[in-house]
Amino acid sequence: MPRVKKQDKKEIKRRRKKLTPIQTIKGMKDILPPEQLIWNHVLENGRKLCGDFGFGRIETPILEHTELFHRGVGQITDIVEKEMFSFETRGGDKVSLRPEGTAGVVRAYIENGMSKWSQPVKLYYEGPMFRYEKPQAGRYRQHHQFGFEIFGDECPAIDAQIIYLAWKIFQKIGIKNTTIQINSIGCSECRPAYKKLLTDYYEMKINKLCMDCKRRLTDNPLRLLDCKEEKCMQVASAAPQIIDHLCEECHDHFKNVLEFLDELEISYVLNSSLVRGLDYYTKTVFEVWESNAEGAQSSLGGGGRYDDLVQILGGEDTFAIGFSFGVERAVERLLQNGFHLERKINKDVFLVQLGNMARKKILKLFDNLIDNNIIVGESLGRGSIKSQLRMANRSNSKIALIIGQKEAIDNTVIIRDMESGMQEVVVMESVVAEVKKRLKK
RNA sequence: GUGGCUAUGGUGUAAUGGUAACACUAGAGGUUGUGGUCCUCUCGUCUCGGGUUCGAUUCCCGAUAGCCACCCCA
Repeated sequence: MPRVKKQDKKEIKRRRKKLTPIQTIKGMKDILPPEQLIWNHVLENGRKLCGDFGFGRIETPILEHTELFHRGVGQITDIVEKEMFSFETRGGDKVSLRPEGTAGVVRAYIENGMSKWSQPVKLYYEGPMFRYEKPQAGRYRQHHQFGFEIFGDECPAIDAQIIYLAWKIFQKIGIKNTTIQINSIGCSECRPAYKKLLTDYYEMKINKLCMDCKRRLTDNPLRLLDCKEEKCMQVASAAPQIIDHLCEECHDHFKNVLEFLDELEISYVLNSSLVRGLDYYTKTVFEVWESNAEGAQSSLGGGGRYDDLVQILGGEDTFAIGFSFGVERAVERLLQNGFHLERKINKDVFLVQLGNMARKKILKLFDNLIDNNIIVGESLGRGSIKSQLRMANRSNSKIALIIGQKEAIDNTVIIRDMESGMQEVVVMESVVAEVKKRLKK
C-alpha cells in the first residue's frame, strides 16, 4: 500500500516547517544550571586555596593585541600559527581572542608596574580561552582555564609550591588519582645545544623513523621523544636526555625542586619527553595527569617556569612560574567519577495560591519570607492546588502556605506541615513568625 | 588540519523498505480547594538537503554536528 505521495509530503513539510534553529558555534557549548553546581565546586575550591596561598585575583581582557601572543606564546607554536581567533577591529587594530592566560597576565604585570610591588607577586585568574582546534570530548574551541602565576622569585621552592598548590586543588575538589609529570627543559643557555645533539642523533637513525617523526625532526625535535610508534620508541629510548645536558644552574635548580617536592611528600614521575607546546617555558615544566579506570592517562593541566617571558614582552628581567588547568576537563572527570549532581533545589516553604486575589497576597508574602532568609518556592502560573502541592512535595518543602479565595478575603493563611499533613489557619500578620518558629530559624 | 565512526521524542535506549517501541523525565487529568503510591492521556514523524523507490526513519550522496585516532593541548 503506497504511502503519502512524496510531493504531498514535501508540501506538508513546507507548511509546518519551523524556522531553522540556530546552533552554537562549532566547539562551543552552553553550561546549564545542573552543571553549574560542579563548576562552582571546582572554582570555589580553587579560589579558596589560591587565597590561602596568598594569591590575589586578576582579570584581564579576553581580547588582546595579536602581537602579544606572537611574542608571548611564540610565533612557531601551533597555538599561534593556526589556532587563534584573530580579526581586525573597525579601527584597524589586529586583535585576537586569548588562546591562553599567561601572556595577558604578564602584560598586566608590566603595564601596571607590578615590578615595583613587593615581590613575589602572586596572581590567579579564571576565564574563557579560545583555540581554533578540531573539537573532541574535553577539547573545545572555547574552554575555561583556572590558573595562577608567581612573579619575581627564582627559588626552586617556588616551583615546588606551585606544583603543590596544583596538586592540592585537584585533591580538594575530589580528583585524587593524579600524578605529577615533571621535567626540565633547560634555559636559553643549555637548550639549543641539547636540541642540536638530539637532531644529530636522530639524523643518524632517520631511516628507522615513521613519517611523522621525519617531519618532527625539522618542525619540533623535542616532540620526537614521545612518538608512540614501536620503532620510534626504540630510537627514543637511546636518545640523549635533556636532563643529562642541562647547564650547571639548571641542573641544580631542578635537583632542588625535586628535593622540595620530596619534602612535601608529593610523588612525581620524571618524564623526559614532557615538552609543553608553548615556547616561553624554561627550566621546570610539569603536568598533572589523571589516570582513569582503564589506566589511560590524560592531562588536566600544565605549567612551568618562564623566566624569559617578562623581558620578551618588554618588562624587566623577572623570574616567573605558573600553572593552569582546564575547568571543563576537571568537571568532566568529576562527573565520570560519579560526582553527585543535585538537580532540584530544596525549599523551606512553598506558596500555594488559588485564584487571582490569592496570587496578589502571595507576591507580597513571598517578599516578606525571603527578607527573613527563608527559601521560598511558588508556582504562580499553575492553577490547581493539586499540581502546586506536587511542586511543593518535589522541592522537599517542609511547609506549604495555602491561600484560597476564602483566606484571601479573611486575610488568613493555611499552614500545612508537609510531613504530617496537619493544617492550621493563622492570620496573615503572624505567618512569618510562625514559619520561622516551625523552621527554628 | 588528516583519517574513521555515529546522528531516532527533554534524557537513555529499540525496531523496521510500507509513517516508530520501551524506560525515565515533564505537562494535564483521575469529579466540588490538598502532595508524595497507583491509573489515564499528552509531547517525536526519525538532524538538514538531495537522490534511488510505487513508497525511506530505514539504501546512496552531500551538508551540519558529535565522537574516536593522529596532530596538538586544557
